[in-house]
Amino acid sequence: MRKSKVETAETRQRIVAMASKVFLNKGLAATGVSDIMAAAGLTQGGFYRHFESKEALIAEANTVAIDRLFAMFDEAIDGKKPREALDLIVRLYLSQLQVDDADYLCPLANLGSELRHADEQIRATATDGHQRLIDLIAVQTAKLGVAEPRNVADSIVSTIVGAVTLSKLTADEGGANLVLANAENTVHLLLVATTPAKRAA
Amino acid sequence: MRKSKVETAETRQRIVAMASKVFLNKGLAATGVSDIMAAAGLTQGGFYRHFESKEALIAEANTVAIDRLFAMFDEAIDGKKPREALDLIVRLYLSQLQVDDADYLCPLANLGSELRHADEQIRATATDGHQRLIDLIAVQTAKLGVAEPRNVADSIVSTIVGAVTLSKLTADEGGANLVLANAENTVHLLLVATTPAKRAA
DNA sequence: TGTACATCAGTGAACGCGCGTTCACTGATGTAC
DNA sequence: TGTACATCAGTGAACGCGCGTTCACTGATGTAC
Repeated sequence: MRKSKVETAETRQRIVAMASKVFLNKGLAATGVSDIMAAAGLTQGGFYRHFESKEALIAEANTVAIDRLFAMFDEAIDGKKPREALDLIVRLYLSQLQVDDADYLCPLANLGSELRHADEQIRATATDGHQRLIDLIAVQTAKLGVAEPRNVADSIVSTIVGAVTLSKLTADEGGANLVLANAENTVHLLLVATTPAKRAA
Repeated sequence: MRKSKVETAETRQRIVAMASKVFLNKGLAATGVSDIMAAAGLTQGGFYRHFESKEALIAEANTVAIDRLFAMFDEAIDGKKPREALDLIVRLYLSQLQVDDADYLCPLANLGSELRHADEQIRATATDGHQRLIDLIAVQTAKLGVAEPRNVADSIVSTIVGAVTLSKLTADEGGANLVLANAENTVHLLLVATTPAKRAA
């Protein structure tokens, strides 16, 4: 039953892709190795041909999920002016409230407290994602001429991650739109309050 | 070895008190029934004389943790003017970043993603805590004459819960003060932006 | 290019450990008379 | 008030289940000659 190198690489990629979806939806502890292998159309025994441990897969799945998220952001804001780019980032990030499909779920908001107690390697992927999110936003706030662009970016990140975390927890269908609107408004107010006199581009 | 009714009630209370600390620090899945019983000076076998299941204890421990948090808030803001009360709430909430002792840890920020996948009863304690936090803050924003006081309160909650969640995740000692300062500043800006012309009391 | 052997992806069963839960037992408390 | 019995908090061992990991095996791929 040995597979070709190409097939093996594809299988590995498929496992990581499935894992990054299932973990984000069901949580780390609640998702078993056999769940992921089954989702990838394999049996659990083969898992260890590809990964050293479940933890190693979690780290990789997180990295993939974060990369996917930023690829989407980069594509969406390409060529946009800073103010519009910021609106897009915030709206896209908050849109994971309403989506069942796990394509663009953020590990920070969906696995926050589980990542906190995970091992060093996994935690590193999370803090890396956090920094990248701040960086992404700080680039835009800096372009806007905001005073302390990085601090404002940090605040925006706290707000949107908190909004998604809380909204997923409540599972209140109707409230999602309100949370989204409130967070958008908060970011708007923050930018207006910190942008110098000339209007934002 | 039967104990008196008073002793039994005290024991039960002690177990819940220990549980609400250990769960908040170590996480729900990582904390075993035997851990909690040991922390209370008992053996695991006696657990089921007091609680129907681990899940039932988690729900109770959450309730206790939330009540404790609000008792602290209520005492701190007693007699204060709205603006000062808001500053106190935000500062006290964010102070759990720096504290090891679990006396005032908030389940929303410390167990967020774990609560999300818990059973109905446990989730209910979390959404209840979320609402109470919004209410607490909305009372003050309303007194300030803020437009849409509840929406502003909702945004403030998202910001401070997100800030604590992310900061615990990063475990970056030095960053805690910065996160705290940023979140405080955000709340300040939000209030200034939404408070009518006359200066806040 | 063809052949013989080594490699190894994937299978399915089994292992081992931890953890939630149960259970027989003890002996002090509570209660009925 | 005292006595006899029922109750039940707490113990410590055992159960049972799930899950991460290992293992013997298969057969197709890769490689050495």
